[in-house]
Amino acid sequence: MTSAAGVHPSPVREAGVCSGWPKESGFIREVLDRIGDKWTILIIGTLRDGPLRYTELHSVVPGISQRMLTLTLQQLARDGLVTRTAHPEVPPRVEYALTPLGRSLLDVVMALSAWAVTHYETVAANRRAADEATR
Amino acid sequence: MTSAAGVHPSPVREAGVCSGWPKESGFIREVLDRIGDKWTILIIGTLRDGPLRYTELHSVVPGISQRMLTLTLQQLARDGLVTRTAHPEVPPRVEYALTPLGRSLLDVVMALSAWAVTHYETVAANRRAADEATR
DNA sequence: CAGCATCCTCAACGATACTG
DNA sequence: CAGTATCGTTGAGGATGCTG
Repeated sequence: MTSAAGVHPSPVREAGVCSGWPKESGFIREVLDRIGDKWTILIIGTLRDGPLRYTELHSVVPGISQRMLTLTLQQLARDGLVTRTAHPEVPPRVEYALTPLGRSLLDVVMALSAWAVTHYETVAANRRAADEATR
Repeated sequence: MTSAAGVHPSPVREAGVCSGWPKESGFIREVLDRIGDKWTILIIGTLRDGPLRYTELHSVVPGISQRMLTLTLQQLARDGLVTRTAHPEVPPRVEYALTPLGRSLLDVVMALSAWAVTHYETVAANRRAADEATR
């Protein structure tokens, strides 16, 4: 045989419809690039109970550097997910709060969080078993 | 004055309870490290309609390299989110499918996807406005 | 207090070539 | 077909020091 030696037909629907992500995939990648970083969702989650000041965020979010806190907050403000309110006082006081848009994302984050809490142990066990089998 | 010059009390609840993420944050970071990468959720989403072969995934997921496809699938299999089934034929045929656990994560991913589709335009507009104001 | 500027590291990812 | 092996790059993120 020359071409098409032993190509299995594959049980999956052929019509090229597999890309059920026509252009959505672009959006999801875009959103995930924002919230998939190391700190974004942690900050969003931390702001759920109300506005917080820069230093409060810094001390509540475990292990974040000033640089990353600043950068992440700027991104979030840029995208309209949080507001930055600087009070003209001395010493300066700046508060960050979720916008309604940010709050809507919080809902999704909470769902993710719930999944994490629910299935963490299972995933860890799966991994242990897999690593055990490989050893 | 020497110390505690002008410390505002802050309107937020003091009791250190702000960390409403006691240990959950660890789980979330863990999960996000897995699904927050460039390809994981795309692959999970692509598998939602049923099992797919390596090459099918490679051609359907836009722009993924062989290396990344292999690595991501291995991670997912390790964590029990997908199964890898090698059929002893020639030429070889390997199919990947979501496990029930993977499917439960898919639900969360779909919620994220929905948020992305719904709010993408708003976010983009916010960003344009912010960039405009900075210029 | 709330940042900005700078330097540096490491690992995620892409490209390419080879194999059972 | 379904990978593995190796190399090179890029940028996210940490550490530190300085400022309004």
